[in-house]
Amino acid sequence: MRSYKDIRAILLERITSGAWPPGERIPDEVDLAREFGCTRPTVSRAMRGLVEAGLVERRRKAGTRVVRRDAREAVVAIPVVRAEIERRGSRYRFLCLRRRLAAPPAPIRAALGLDPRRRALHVLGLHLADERPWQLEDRWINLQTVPAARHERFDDVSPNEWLLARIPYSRAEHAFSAGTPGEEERELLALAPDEPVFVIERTTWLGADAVTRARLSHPGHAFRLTSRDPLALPA
Amino acid sequence: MRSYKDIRAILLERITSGAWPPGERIPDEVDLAREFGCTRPTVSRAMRGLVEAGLVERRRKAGTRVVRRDAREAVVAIPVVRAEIERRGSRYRFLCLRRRLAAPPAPIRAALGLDPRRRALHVLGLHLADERPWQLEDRWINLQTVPAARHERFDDVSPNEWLLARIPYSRAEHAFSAGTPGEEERELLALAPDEPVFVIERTTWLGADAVTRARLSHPGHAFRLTSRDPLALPA
DNA sequence: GAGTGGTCTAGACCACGGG
DNA sequence: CCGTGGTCTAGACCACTCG
Repeated sequence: MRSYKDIRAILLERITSGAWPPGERIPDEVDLAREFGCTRPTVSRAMRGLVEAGLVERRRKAGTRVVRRDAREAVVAIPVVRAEIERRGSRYRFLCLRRRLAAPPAPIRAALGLDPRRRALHVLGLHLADERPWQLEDRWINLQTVPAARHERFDDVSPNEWLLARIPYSRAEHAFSAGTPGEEERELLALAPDEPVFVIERTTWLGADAVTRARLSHPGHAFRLTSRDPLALPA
Repeated sequence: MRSYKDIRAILLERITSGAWPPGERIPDEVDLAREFGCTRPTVSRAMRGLVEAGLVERRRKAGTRVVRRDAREAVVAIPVVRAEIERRGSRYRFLCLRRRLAAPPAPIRAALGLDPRRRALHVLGLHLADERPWQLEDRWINLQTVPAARHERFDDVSPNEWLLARIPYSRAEHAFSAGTPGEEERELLALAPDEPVFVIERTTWLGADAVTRARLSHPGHAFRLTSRDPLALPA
């Protein structure tokens, strides 16, 4: 039997080998189904994986073409701090440094879609691995979306975990950058004199409502994000 | 008609709303097919998207469960340098600074899977946007995998683009970090005194053979990678 | 208009793996 | 063992969109 995975593997090989170079139109589903001795939906299914991997583009009537790749994609997994620290065999602790209600600065307000004078919950905390600073979390929480946060102290549980438990499936946008730490940040993270920080900025949405905006910074030495390639198709 | 997308949207809503909390077992395909008035393969297709998005886990006999999420995933698109610069309306230029055959340092050698004394092609080049430094590219190319590179000068075309044109569908691994620039790097990128660099390290494979290892560094201010959320399902 | 992909059905067999 | 998901078929209708 030729399964859709077999077919997909064959098609993939024809693309990666250069037999079907970028820009090339490839045979239509009916022809491929005949070639592989299967029905058209099976070919279609094989194709779907290649579309998702960004290898081919399909349009009705115009057929299927091998994509000319102009960007690489990488899938980055951003672990929950506690899990990452414990996975490394270190002891995790969260230290809440500040917690207040305040009107957020303009960029945050815009990101959270708040009214001008509306207040939000600001939490500053430090994630420690074996009592050494690992991540500084600077977060604003939209109380219109998550009113329950108003009564939460975040002494033991970081807002990160608290929100994850409460709103597990929110949508998020991320940005990664390298930054020069501020005065306080350098102290809190115990940074070496010229050491930069690796910054993850995350805005989280529940449906159309912004939940929270966080700035997560790590000491630059000894922190990196690694990625898997989306070209890896499921076995 | 209830299409698989409608069904997927309904299932997604039940998960994000908390109606089916993390860990919960959800009805099996036969029941859902009955509920939605469609056949089982259609439910199966709807489910597939949720599996790919990482929202549910399925096992035969054990059924389908809502996943307890312990990591966030982000999909980062890493644009080709030239395309990114031109998209911003700037003029692109590549400047080849060094090109030599040499035995790579141990970490590179390991990443490329080379024999101890085997030489590789080392290229150092600068990508300019309107004559301002944008990215420094420090690359080793495995000549066993890409012998044609031996005769390429890389005066006009960056190795990045040259490789992309020649080997469009390689698999890649990435790492992102914040770094302190070296002496030469600071000069070449025209960095401010305390400015860090944002570093992308990429290793590329063609089948089982390593193609190249690149270190791409950007001035820390004014460079960030942004991501889309894989939770966004295709329309 | 007509070619190509997108999707659904009804039914079937298979494969995995929990109980 | 046997429930559950995984996949395939044969056929059909539909929806885009290119020419």
